Amino acid sequence: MSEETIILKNTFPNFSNELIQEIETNSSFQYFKAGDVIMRTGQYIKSTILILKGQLKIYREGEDGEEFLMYYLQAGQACAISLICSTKDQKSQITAKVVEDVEAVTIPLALMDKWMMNHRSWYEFVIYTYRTRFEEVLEVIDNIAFRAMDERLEFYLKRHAKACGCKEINLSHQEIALELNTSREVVSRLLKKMEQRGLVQLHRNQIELKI
Amino acid sequence: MSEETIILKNTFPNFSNELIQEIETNSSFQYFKAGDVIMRTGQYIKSTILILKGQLKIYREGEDGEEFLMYYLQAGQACAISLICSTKDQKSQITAKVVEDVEAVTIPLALMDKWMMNHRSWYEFVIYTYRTRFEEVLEVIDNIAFRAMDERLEFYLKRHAKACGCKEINLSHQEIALELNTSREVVSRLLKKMEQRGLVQLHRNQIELKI
DNA sequence: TTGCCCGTGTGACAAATGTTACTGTGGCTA
DNA sequence: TAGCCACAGTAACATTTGTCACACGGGCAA
Repeated sequence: MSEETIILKNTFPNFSNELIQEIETNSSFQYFKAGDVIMRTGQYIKSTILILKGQLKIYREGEDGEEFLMYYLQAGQACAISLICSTKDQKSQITAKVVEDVEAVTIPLALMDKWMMNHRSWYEFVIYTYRTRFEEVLEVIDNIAFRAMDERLEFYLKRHAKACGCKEINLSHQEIALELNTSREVVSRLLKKMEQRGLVQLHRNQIELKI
Repeated sequence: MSEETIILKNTFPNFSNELIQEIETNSSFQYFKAGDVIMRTGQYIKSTILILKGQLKIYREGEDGEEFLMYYLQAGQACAISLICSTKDQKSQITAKVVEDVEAVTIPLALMDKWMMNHRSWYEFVIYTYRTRFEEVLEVIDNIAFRAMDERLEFYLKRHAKACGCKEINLSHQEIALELNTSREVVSRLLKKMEQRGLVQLHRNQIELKI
């Protein structure tokens, strides 16, 4: 068994052996560096990506370059949007940017329809992915629709901590502001209030989550 | 050919004859009255619904009973959420309320997995539904994330007009406020401004869209 | 008709958020 | 070391949105 097979099997444990085989023969391993933009709003989707390592940020672009965070993608996950785009040319509705260096498998669109029919484990993966992403997006809607900026910031920090698996968040106030579509000053103000309430501890270029 | 078969065929022209047959033998026709809540947040999904006639409103409930509109469903459409919920018990993330009296076909969940595999036209319908709903939700996110209330109101009115196919919108300011998660006074204020700009004409219980 | 409820309009004010401007501080590099 | 730059803190103010209070008028029912 090749090393790549082992990585694939470990990262996607629910895939059947036949599916793993198919992936190996039909797709290519690719590497992306932090900061790379893998998919851009308006681009045609030509393939889908299975992530083996690293982290991607999926966001919605505003007209003036705002970056509204939707969710993060990590090892064992795939971009929901690109999984379902039928055969005809479909434009991407979102932008995907690499947060941590990414190792991934790229699968041509043409195969996906076939796999949906022939591989039960692929079908289940696609359905599961779509459902969970939809739910995540609904939660995002809740936040912007029903909550004020202080709560949204708290939610954002917790989500970020969860995604990276640690309590130290290495982001500048400016970067956070961009993703919440507000301004740096507002973020600073709210973070300061959170610090007074003991929820976080602020350092230069780092926010330590205390909850 | 029964009358029901004809309605089904007309409303879902892409369904194959075999699929129509299966739907007829396995599902039940149901009727809902305006105001009925068909599916509620937190309820377990036991079946999916194909709409033959009428209109449904899909919205997200806030903690204090706010109703944040996501999209409308009409004849020929189905609730995306309920289409993909695998076999295990899945709770609904949204609430569906009848706007105009609805005639629908109810399909047990158990069949849907089977149909996905056996009926190409069902598979395509599900994929299409999911994709378009996802896109619609993304557009909603754009609106609340990037736009101020005046633009959101304008967007809302246009969407509503499009959904009902006419330029007269029979909603009270209060109802609109609920769906945009703001207050009646704000809606009144903004509508008045829109009237001054000539975009609408205001009547009692009716807003006439001039664009 | 009278009284009442609902929908609407509007002014005044409160609160949240966005904007501008300026300050300070740590770290890097010429 | 001096100068520069990115990041952070904060005051003051503008704007948007939410809230409260009250007035007006149409239509319906007693």
